[in-house]
Amino acid sequence: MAMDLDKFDRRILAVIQKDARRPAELIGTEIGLSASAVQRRIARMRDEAVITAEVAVVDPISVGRPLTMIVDVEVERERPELLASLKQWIAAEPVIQEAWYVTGAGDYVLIVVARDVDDFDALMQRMMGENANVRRFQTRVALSTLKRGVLVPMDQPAS
Amino acid sequence: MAMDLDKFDRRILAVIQKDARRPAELIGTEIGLSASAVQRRIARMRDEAVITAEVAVVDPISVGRPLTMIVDVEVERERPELLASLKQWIAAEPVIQEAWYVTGAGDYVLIVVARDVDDFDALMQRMMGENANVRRFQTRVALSTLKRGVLVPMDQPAS
DNA sequence: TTTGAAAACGCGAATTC
DNA sequence: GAATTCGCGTTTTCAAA
Repeated sequence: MAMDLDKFDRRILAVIQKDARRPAELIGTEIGLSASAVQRRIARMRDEAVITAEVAVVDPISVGRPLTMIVDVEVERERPELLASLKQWIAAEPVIQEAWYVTGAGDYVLIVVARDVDDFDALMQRMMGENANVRRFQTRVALSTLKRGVLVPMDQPAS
Repeated sequence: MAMDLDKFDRRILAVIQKDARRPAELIGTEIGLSASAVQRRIARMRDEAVITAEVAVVDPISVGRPLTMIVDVEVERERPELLASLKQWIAAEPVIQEAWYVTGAGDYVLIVVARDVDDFDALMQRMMGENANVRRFQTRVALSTLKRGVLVPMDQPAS
């Protein structure tokens, strides 16, 4: 749910969602607050789940996953019980980085990071084999990644 | 480029890409290494840019951006100089979280987080207005987000 | 209620072995 | 790779606005 965050909160978020290790004192001088005030606000936003997590961003290429695929999956909407198990299958599959259920003809959009084409094909085979309601899928290969991340813009009205 | 990371490196990455604040000593006991060994490995992987960043993950809904859109953008490939400026436009637009150039008929895939439909429409208007090579786009609205993140699977062969 | 200052604490970085 | 020392960021406390 939408939280009411003031100008300071938003400026703190704008900073730490790019660099979570930035010392609170630095942030404080940047935005005109003391270090302790900054930390208290961060702690509060963690409690409120405005800050969901603090994570290390790993370069997929460095760990041998140079391929990113965007997969449009079309499912039969007739059998809702199969939809639930497909959701679980997606959730359990670590190679699938992101997944949305979108408007359209029963479509999922998946972001998949793969070692190579064979690796990817094997995943899709498994998906088809283990989920009877998947009618078809269409794959696009990311030729270049312009942007990747979870940055949320912070240009909200101040309060 | 692909780095050679051993079993320990990969297990460390698997942990900290879910929780970057986990103390090195905890990680050490989990994987059978001393705290300092864990810290040195993390420092090394930061240097090597295996770890790209450490960031706070912010809940889009909490900050008033409840809508996620997946946008397929079709561009004319005839004028490469316009492609470069479109790239810059995408990079500069904070509302666009992710962007890939993909196989197909000159297509970009964008992940956009918006305040509301009007907000989104205004962005697309701007995109069309400021980029002459954008031929058309197609939008799908994320009805539900099953998965969101930058987790890279770590099930690589040990060394 | 929230701030800023100062204290104690604990984690992580550097050094040494 | 492990152990110790050291520095710094965080946490806590407290007084003031």
